[in-house]
Amino acid sequence: MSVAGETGRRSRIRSGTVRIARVLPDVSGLEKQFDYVVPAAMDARVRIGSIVRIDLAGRRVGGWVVELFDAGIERQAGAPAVDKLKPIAKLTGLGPDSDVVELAGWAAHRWAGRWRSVLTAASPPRAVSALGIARHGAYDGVPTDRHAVALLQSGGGVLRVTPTNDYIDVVAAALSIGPSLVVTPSIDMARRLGGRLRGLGVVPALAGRDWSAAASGVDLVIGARSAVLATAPGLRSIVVLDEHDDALQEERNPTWHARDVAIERAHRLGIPCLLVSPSPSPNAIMWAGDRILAPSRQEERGGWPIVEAVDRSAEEPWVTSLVTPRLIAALRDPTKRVVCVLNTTGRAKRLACRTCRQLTVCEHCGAAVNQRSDGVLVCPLCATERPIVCQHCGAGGLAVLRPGVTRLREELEAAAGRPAVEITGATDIDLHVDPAVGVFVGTEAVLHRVHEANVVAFLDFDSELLSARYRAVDQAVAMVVRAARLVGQRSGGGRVLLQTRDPLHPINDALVQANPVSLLEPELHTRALLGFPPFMSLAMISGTGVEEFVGGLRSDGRVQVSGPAGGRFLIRASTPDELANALGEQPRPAKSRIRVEVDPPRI
DNA sequence: CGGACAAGCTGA
DNA sequence: CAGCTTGTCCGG
Repeated sequence: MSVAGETGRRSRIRSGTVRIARVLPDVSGLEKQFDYVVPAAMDARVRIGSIVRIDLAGRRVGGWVVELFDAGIERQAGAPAVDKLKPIAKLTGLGPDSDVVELAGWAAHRWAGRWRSVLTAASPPRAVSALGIARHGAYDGVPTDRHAVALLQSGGGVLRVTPTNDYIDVVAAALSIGPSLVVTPSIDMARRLGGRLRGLGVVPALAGRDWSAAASGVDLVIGARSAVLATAPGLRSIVVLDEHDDALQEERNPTWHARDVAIERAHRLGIPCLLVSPSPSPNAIMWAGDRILAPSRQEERGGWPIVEAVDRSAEEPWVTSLVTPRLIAALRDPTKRVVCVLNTTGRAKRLACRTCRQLTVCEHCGAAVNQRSDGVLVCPLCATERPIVCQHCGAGGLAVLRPGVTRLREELEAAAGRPAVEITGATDIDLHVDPAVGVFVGTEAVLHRVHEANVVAFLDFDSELLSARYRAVDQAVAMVVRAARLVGQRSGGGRVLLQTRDPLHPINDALVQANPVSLLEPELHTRALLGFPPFMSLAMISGTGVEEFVGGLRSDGRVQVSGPAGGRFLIRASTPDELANALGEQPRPAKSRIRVEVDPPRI
């Protein structure tokens, strides 16, 4: 069964033959493999996934061994004769095992990107020359999450939980059947969970940092999205926690999603995959079919904080203060820590000319224009579109006006009668929050920086509800799930305020009822109608030479093409495989620089 | 990617 | 036509 044993046997049978390694160089822009002779001295240690250094075109570069074979078998066309091959210059160390090398290749194809990018994520951060011995702990806790156990025993599926579930019992359930690979949206969460389980006697390894411990064998390999590519022997399950979270998708190309890689990997290994979330994605639901288990309505309600939709629709339209009487009441209570979120996701609400400082307004009705996600300026009142040019001086440079968090902070401080702290993306992450400070304000990032609160208030939740992004619903719910985690369950007084002009909006209603799953069915319906994932696979294509490339795809007939809109085409196919094959087989026109985004995180 | 080399352009 | 830029091809 062991790889070492098999290669040993093979080299004995064909003693005297030379082994050839096919190497993928770690050089950007070079998606080609080259053959090298494995020097006898390193023959026993070179295997698929090994990280080596090779001489290529006069320089020495790193790379991965992606195939190994004996000299004498037929090789790819154009390859030089065996006696012309150079030897591998150096064996740097261990790399991903052959299963992971293949899985990385699958992901690169599935998301129309480079094998190299995925292999980099699967490789140790520093050279690893040898593995240690496997370490397993004495943890033998009886799993208490019955739903998790049931799903793991029946081959995996979707586990719905409440947002205040700490996931200890879920991971313990997985560990009860053997070593597990657990993927979380953030390293921070992985570290905290790993630490708590170590306290219970589990031997954990943090994917990436503890690469060699994971590859040697431990109870639990845990980490952020690239953990799904960890080399880890003897896995009996793969668990994805907070499956709905966007951070599970790589933001650079290829934009592989850890959820989908986890599903594929578990399938290849024949082990259960468990997707866990308070608000599972449509993709997860469609994958699971009837393998979905959820808490009772009563349990679910109890696991959420109190969510209040604070009605702003009665405000005079010209009064746009985000500090409502309901919020003031919360701010005035000196025993409550209050976190205020001013969502500025999406494009700027207001723009001004960089040159003449005039506010950019609609030429028909004079309202301040919005910028749509495709960049075009649109009047929110009369829908007139205009180019990104100042109407006063003709300059093309427009500046986004500061969303006014600073003024808002002063306003909140005045209302609260105590200090308020502004937290921005640039705020030092190790910020030692003064325990005396009870009021925080910032963009969505504030939810990642502050870990405990009594009240979270979304000052302008409508900006989420009205967002045109196709995943707006998921993203709005994900933010409230995060907020729920900061404030805790309703029984402990946890409270979330959604300030809105539309308190009966289905999203607000679902959150107030602690029942986000009620949004799923209409969302699935919409996506089916619009041909969005998980019903269709999507790719967004742009760059120089797209027209010719897309023309080729059109005549290919396997995919649907729409666009261009803003220089970008949307390509649809009924399955990820069909999409990947069509994209992979379509030749790139000469001199083109085409950007392909499969499953684009935003459209 | 980065080097080699060929084809195309410029100026004396 | 040397000297330079730009484009294309190739690497084991």
